[in-house]
Amino acid sequence: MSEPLDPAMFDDCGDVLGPVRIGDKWTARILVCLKDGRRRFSELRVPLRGITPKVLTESLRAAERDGFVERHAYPEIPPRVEYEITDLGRSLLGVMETTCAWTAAHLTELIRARQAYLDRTAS
Amino acid sequence: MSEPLDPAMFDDCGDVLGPVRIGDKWTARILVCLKDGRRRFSELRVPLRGITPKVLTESLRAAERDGFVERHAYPEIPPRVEYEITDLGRSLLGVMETTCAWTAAHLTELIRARQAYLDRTAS
DNA sequence: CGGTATCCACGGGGATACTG
DNA sequence: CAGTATCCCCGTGGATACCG
Repeated sequence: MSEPLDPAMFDDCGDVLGPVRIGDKWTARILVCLKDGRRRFSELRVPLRGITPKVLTESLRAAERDGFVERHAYPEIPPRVEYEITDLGRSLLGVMETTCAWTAAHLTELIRARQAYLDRTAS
Repeated sequence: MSEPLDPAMFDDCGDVLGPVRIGDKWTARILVCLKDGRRRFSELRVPLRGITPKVLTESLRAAERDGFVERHAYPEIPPRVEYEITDLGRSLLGVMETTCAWTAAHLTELIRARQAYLDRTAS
């Protein structure tokens, strides 16, 4: 971690896998919703205000595929499905919260930078 | 940082600013290229294999706008422009390297998760 | 040298409606 | 309840050509 001088290191760490859907809109939010326990499909839709079932399914499938969540389906009627965060997912969530915390900690700097840029380019 | 229970925390930390272009394809790579000193436009194009001038300009402008890089233009002929990482940009780079390191550290887990998913869904 | 100008491809994501 | 099925929008980013 001390010699990462090649920008190619961000190519999914060497193109070993395809894209990992970490920086997308929903993965982080889903992991947050799961951090305190299992949640059902419909339960997830509440805090994830505005997400459509199609997009939620896509996001959950991708997270399941990469091992961030586990899907538990109970063949009842009506059907019941619960999603659970894995250790890997919890570990990833920690990294994501760090990034989020960075933004929060530097909000005023970001705002000032944007204003300064506007002032500079207003000419 | 211990009570981030609302997934809305990822909405750019509250929609105070517009999108901050942190998770895009080029910002991290650019900051890596600048970490050891100022670089000129054409110098950046070398390690950033394949980037077109248009996209490099867009990315640099966004990074400048958010205060991650500084642009130093010298009105000579032929023109010379140097880009320099700021303290804020260096701080962000640290976070990005952490995320990258996480992926590297969990590569085998990711690969195994994908294979397991394929095996499960092959039915 | 350090960009602009145009055009275009693609994938994430949203809206709406329907189903086992 | 837990999804599918369609259709569509838009932003990132790539290709190519041109300019002061």
